[in-house]
Amino acid sequence: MKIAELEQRLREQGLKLTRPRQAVLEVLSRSGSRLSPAEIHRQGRRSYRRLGLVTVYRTLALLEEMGLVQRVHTETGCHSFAGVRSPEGHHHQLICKDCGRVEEFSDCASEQLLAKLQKETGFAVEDHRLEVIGCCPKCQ
Amino acid sequence: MKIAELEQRLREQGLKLTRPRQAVLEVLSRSGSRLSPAEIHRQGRRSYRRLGLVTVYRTLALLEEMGLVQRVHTETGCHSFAGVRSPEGHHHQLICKDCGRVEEFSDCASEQLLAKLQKETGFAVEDHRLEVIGCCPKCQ
DNA sequence: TCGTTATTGAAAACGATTTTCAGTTAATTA
DNA sequence: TAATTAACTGAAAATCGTTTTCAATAACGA
Repeated sequence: MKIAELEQRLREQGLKLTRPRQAVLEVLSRSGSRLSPAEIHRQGRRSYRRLGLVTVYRTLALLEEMGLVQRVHTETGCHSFAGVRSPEGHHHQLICKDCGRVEEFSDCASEQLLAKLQKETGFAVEDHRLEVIGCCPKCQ
Repeated sequence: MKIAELEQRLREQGLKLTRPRQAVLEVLSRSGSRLSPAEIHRQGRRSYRRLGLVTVYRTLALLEEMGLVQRVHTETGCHSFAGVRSPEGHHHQLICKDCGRVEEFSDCASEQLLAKLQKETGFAVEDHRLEVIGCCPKCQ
């Protein structure tokens, strides 16, 4: 997902495109891995030295709400984020347990499963999240 | 999963069956919902008034390691736990977004998907987590 | 019952996240 | 371009959940 496109989306919401936000967007769009807020802060300060950690948190919350960033849930917690590649539609994550690299995929072939679950349990199924954990080619 | 069975498992590990642990186990085995540590503490104090929050954390960590309790990852965070019904083998969760009720299911029909992902991305797939969010019959 | 050892709870420490607030900046208007 | 204004920002403080420390306690075997 390109910076220009992200900027466009901010404007559509009537939000300002500030230097701190650009810095966060840049880190997220450049990195293909999950990053903690602290790590995003550290990297973001390379392009905008005055960037505050507070603003990183605020920007992440904003981007998450806009669907441009996704939380990554690992065994130890869910305190990392990854930039979304294709903001439209349904997708899931394939995460490298060593380097944190995140790949997206959309075909989760779960239609049948969800229909079956719905039928058997009486739940009205609304959403689902699938995370696959593995080791990426470079880390193997 | 019954209290008696949980107690049995503790003994097998050479662990003591203390009143605080009994209280936590009781809460978890009685409730079919995801509960935060604070909520487990509150409920646990009904059967053992002196139960400390610290012990709840410690017991949860212990039970999680033993595979008797599972973390539930929600959009807002991953700070809730649910007792596991069938401790052996692979299973996933169906969670009610309103009351937090948790159902387990094991047939996630993902073999083909994982094989395909592995082939396409070169990742060595090791694990996966599937959470389905919906609305349970009572809450509908 | 006694002794050993794991376990406990309270308080303090800790780390991550959020709030507050006065100052700054991006976007708009003239 | 300069003035205006509301959104945005960073630093400090507050807050919240979780972990550590440590002296006291309780479970279990002898």
